[in-house]
Amino acid sequence: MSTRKPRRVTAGEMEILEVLWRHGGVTLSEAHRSLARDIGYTTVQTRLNRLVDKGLARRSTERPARYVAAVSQREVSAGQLDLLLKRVSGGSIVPLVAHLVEDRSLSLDEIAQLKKLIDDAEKNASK
Amino acid sequence: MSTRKPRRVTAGEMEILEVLWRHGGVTLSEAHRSLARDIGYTTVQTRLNRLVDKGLARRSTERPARYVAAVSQREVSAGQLDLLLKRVSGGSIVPLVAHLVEDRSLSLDEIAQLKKLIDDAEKNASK
DNA sequence: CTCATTTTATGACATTCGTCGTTCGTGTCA
DNA sequence: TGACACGAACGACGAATGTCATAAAATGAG
Repeated sequence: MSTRKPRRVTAGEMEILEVLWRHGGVTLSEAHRSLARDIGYTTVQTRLNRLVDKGLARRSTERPARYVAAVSQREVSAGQLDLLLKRVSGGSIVPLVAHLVEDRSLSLDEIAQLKKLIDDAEKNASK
Repeated sequence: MSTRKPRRVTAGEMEILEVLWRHGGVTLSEAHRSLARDIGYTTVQTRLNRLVDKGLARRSTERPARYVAAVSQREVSAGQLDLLLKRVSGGSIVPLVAHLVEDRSLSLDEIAQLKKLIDDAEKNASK
């Protein structure tokens, strides 16, 4: 596992990272095009560069340089989820799961998948 | 329900909001004391004021003014959870729950509670 | 090679955020 | 009443962010 603890990722950084995650490695112009939003070309450039400065992305040396995320979506999401978990319920997952399944209409298939998840977890439960 | 969409709450705002959530309404000096961290008195004042400016907190007119959160923890957390949900799995809760139960050792009691949650959800499942 | 087009590098400017110091108002109490 | 203490208002300043324009450099079409 990595020893580096990924800092809190801001909303703005996330916007760019999402593009990198969706399309493996993109050039600046591709990234700009992917950002549907009306935003300047050099703005994207600056933000991409800052992401690289912070170690959140890497730039290849090829000619039109390609940018790739240096942190995985999984990593970042897991970090956020942990924070959320700690905050809303002191680390207990039950209230969080409750929130997820409440007021949300699930399909029977989803229900089945959830049941399976719980069953699998049960096998590893601490006695 | 409220029609207002709560903006993305930053890490710094969260630090103060947590104090407001924990202790219903606090005065500036109480808030300052609650922040264990070594931080200036006026710094807390400024941050509280900015929170008020943004509509995330309200200040009473009493003499030592009391600050209360204008957004509930539930509201903010739900918003973050929704974002996370949208991002990691396009809105499907299954992968998120999977992440929550995986690599985490749950007690038998928690397992039981989770099962109950799923069973209840099943009753409202869309056929 | 030359020129138009695409990429990259710089520099800039406004806003927000984190951090305070200083000043001002207002009770309190000796 | 006058000095004090505490809360609030202001204003400041540096770092981070969001935005972009313009200049310089590299590439590809002829």
